[in-house]
Amino acid sequence: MKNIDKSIVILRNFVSRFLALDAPDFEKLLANFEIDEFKRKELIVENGKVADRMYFLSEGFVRFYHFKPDGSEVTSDFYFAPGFITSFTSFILQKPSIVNIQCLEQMSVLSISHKKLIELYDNYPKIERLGRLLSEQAFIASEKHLLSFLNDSPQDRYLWLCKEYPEYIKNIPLQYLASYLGVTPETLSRIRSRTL
Amino acid sequence: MKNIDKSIVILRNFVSRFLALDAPDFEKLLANFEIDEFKRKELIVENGKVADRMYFLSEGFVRFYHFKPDGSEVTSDFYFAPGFITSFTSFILQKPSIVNIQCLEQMSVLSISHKKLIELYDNYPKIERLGRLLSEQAFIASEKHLLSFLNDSPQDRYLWLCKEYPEYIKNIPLQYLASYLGVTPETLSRIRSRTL
DNA sequence: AAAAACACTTGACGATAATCAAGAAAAACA
DNA sequence: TGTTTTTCTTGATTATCGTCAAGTGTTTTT
Repeated sequence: MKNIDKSIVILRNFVSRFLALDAPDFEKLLANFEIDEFKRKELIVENGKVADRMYFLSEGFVRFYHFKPDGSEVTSDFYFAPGFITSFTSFILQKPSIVNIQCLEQMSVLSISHKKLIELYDNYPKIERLGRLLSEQAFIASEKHLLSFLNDSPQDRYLWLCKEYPEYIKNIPLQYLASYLGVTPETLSRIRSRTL
Repeated sequence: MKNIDKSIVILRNFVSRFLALDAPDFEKLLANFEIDEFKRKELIVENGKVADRMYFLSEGFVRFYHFKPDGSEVTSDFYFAPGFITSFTSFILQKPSIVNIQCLEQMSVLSISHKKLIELYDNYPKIERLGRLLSEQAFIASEKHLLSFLNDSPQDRYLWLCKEYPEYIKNIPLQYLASYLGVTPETLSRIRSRTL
């Protein structure tokens, strides 16, 4: 089974979590996707450029990061397959992206252009519904992320990550994790030694 | 001009920012709205109950808050008219809400039930498109909120609020603002005295 | 394999904010 | 209007985290 076929199966499964797309509609959707290969550390979306594609991550995981005015790097999110990713703000507004999205391992990724997606929205109400449902889910995830910041200490959030994604934590450099948790690498190192 | 008429004009204007709804479609939308009066400090959405209505705020402003496991209250957001508000997570999933939404002044508010909105989505693709666009905007706002946390100090965020919404800041009790900024009331008081 | 670059840990110190506590100012109420 | 309650300010103390710096361990490069 080829890479792209595996990805398509995962995409079909993912979509079916949200709504029942009949075969012709799914084919219409699929016909507009391309497959791309990304290497470890390569950027899927780059700061300063318009994110003109929506990506479907069927495997692997990515890191969202950006630079503060003072030049320091901030990891704002990790995303684990499967799911759609891009710089949504850039994609929706078609304005230059603030964030970078970086692959944390080699992976093949499906993607569709903004133009093609808008055409699909115009012609296939079911696909527009999928867009609405995915946007709603993206909002829910974002709100959850925000609440975890407001409610939980860096230590709580670290322990949660360890429990939820143990296989990934091992592969994420501590400095990225620290930034994601909103502390310095030194502080995270101390959290680790405390909670061993 | 009656209160409800003013609200409808504001709603029509607001919707037209996102897409052109022709008169019959707008009438279909409007036919499903009710108008409610809320007093200062009254709750529009209550923790523990399912948010089964979407509200359109044509005037005034509201506070989002919830309680941490330790019992302390956290103000997670303020929202200023015009716009649609509800506990989106609760509304979308039709599960009990974590957050409370509290009116900060007396106001009349339009609202539509979850059931009616879903019916409109099923029957009017343009209204479903409006739903998609509003969800996208809600996501963008949420991401912006998250980034302001990651990038800016409480002092920066306070000064930004003062610049952006000076007329409201005056009316928001300091303790709510402090919690929103993620600091204690004492610290915000000191920020204020520093930056006068 | 040696050298260099990078990632992580640990300690000392200083900055910042939380906590505790008291009092002043403002708002709500009788 | 005077009283009570709530909100805000200010000071002293404590705890936490960031910064700086040194040193260890690990990976990458030549």
